Order: sequence, then structure tokens, then C-alpha cells
Amino acid sequence: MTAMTPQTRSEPDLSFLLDHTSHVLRTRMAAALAEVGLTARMHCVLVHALEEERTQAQLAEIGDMDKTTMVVTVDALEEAGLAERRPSSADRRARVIAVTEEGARVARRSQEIVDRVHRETLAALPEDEREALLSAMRRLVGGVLAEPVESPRPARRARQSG
Amino acid sequence: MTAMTPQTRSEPDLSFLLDHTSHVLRTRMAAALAEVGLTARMHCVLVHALEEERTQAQLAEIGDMDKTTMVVTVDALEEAGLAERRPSSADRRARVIAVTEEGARVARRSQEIVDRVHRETLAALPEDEREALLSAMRRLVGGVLAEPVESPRPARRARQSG
DNA sequence: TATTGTTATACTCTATAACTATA
DNA sequence: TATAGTTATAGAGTATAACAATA
Repeated sequence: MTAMTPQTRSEPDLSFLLDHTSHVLRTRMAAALAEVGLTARMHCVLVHALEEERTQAQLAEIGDMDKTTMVVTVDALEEAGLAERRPSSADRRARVIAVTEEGARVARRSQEIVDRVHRETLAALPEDEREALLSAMRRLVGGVLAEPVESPRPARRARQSG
Repeated sequence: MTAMTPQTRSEPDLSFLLDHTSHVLRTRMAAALAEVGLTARMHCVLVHALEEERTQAQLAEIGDMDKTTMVVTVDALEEAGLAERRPSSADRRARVIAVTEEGARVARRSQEIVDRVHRETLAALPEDEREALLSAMRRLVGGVLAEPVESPRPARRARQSG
């Protein structure tokens, strides 16, 4: 979004290009998924819970969410009747996320929506460019842009008692 | 960040690729710019204010920021002695952002940092892929991914008087 | 009446801290 | 002692509302 390079220069503004495209795609995806009442996170949890038996911690890992964010996401899925928390037979601390029949139906539709939005976006590109784009992005994700640099977060006050 | 497509499928997950790369690049850029005491927004305002005489509203437009976000960004630049608010000669409501000498020096360094981070990132790609990536991204920004879809924001309570 | 910049603040998002139950 | 999940809430980020000065 934020243009990092003035228009009078010819350097490619990779930051702007990535920020803008990811932001716009995100809004489009959110709007499309809203049709079936899901957020991107709910979709993510749903499809990965459907694949195999997974606990909240495992799903949080996959979706790169904090465990507290996972709590509210699973709350939303339960409230919508799309998933349920079940005790894990292997570890009594853990909860397995079981997708309901309705949840499975919605997940099928939401995955179609996701694929369609991706397809429509990529369809705007000539095929060779499309392939190169995907290949380049995968190379970045696997290489230089694999891991975020983390900045030291400021300390936090203890919680108010009462 | 959020994987939109389970690993067992072969559809390209454009959302994940864009979200991940833009997020990681953003953290790298933030860390690199912190060396000269700037945020990405401060850099953005600084270089565009340096190009020609511009008001806060114009700079907000360029950086796609809200005008209230611009206020705090300019506050930070003024506090750091890198820019100053000056009354516009054309419109007495408006403030032109004037970059100080120190601001110009810092802007030159921060632009070098931005270019370097972009160059280092793109250097990880074979040249043909690099060119295709940039071309594809520009095509998306100019086409299907030009404008965000906006979702209706929930209304807001009036401000407390007192 | 509309717009620039400002202040105050509501709201969202996310993560930290503290806790319970279990490993 | 460490981990899974939960609750409460701190704090960052951002945008809306209202306002003063000016167009």
C-alpha cells in the first residue's frame, strides 16, 4: 500500500506490489467467503480439520495463528454448527476439532470459492507469466522470504487482579 | 499466512504466497529502516514530500493513509527533526510538509535501504523469473487487483462529550 | 456547503499473562 | 517442569466523529 519509491525513479517497488496485491486479494477473498458465512481463518481451520484428526494446537500451527486466536475461531465455528470440540483420546488436555456434516458441506463450497478467486485472479495473466509468478513466489517463500524478522516486542504489564 | 488450501491438493495457493511474502518482506523492511530511525510510513512521506511541495492531504493520498494517520506520522517526523509543517501559500487551511536538511540526508539513506532490500530479495530469483514476477504483479495491480472490495463497516457511536 | 488539519476516542485485532487440568 | 486450552485484558493500530479555520 505504502509507496516506498517515488514515481520519478525507476527501481521496482516490490513492497508496494506485494502489499497492494495481497491486500486487495484478501478483501476479495473475504467478500467471497462471506457468502458462505466464513472468514478466511474459519475456512483454514475447517479444511485442515477435515483432512485428518487435528487438535487446536496443530491447527493453530498450520494457520500460523496464536492459540488464543484459535479459541475464538473455533468458538465461531461451533456457534455456526460447523465444528465441535471433542476430547482427544491420546491426550486429555487436548481438544480435537471435529467437523460436522454441515461443516463438511460448507468447507467444500468454501474451497471452491477459494479456488475460483485464485483462478480468476491468475486468469488475468498470460500463461507463461502466471507460471513464472507462482514459481518465483514459491522460490521466495522457500528461500529469502521464508521467515519473518522479529522485532523485540515491548514488555507487558501484569494483568489486573479483580 | 493462513493456508487457504490443504496440502493434499495441488491448486496454487495464491493467497498464502502473497500474504506470506508481503508479510515477511514488511518485517525485513521495518527492521532495515529502523537502522535510520524510520518506519515505512515515515520513509514514504519523507521521499514524496522531498519530490515536490505537497500538503498532508496529498501525501496521505499517495501513501494510502487516513488523514489522522498522516497527523501522527508527520508528528513523528517533526519530533525527529526531519520535516516541518509550513502554511501553504495557496490554501491557508493546508500545511505543506517541508523536509529539513537532516530529513533529506536520512531520506537518501532510507531510499538506499529500501532499494537494497528489494534488490537482495529479487536477487534470489533467476533473471527471467524476476522479470516475469514484476511484470505479472504490475499487471495485477493495474487490472483485477487494482481496487479493494470494501465491506460495509459497522456504525460507530458518537464521541463522549466531556 | 465542503475541505484541511486536528483532537478525542471507539473499535478491532492480536498477543501476553495468568490459570486449570493434565503430561 | 512443561504443555493444551481457556479467560481476561493490555496495547497497537486505525478509523470515525466532531470541531475550528478556511474555501
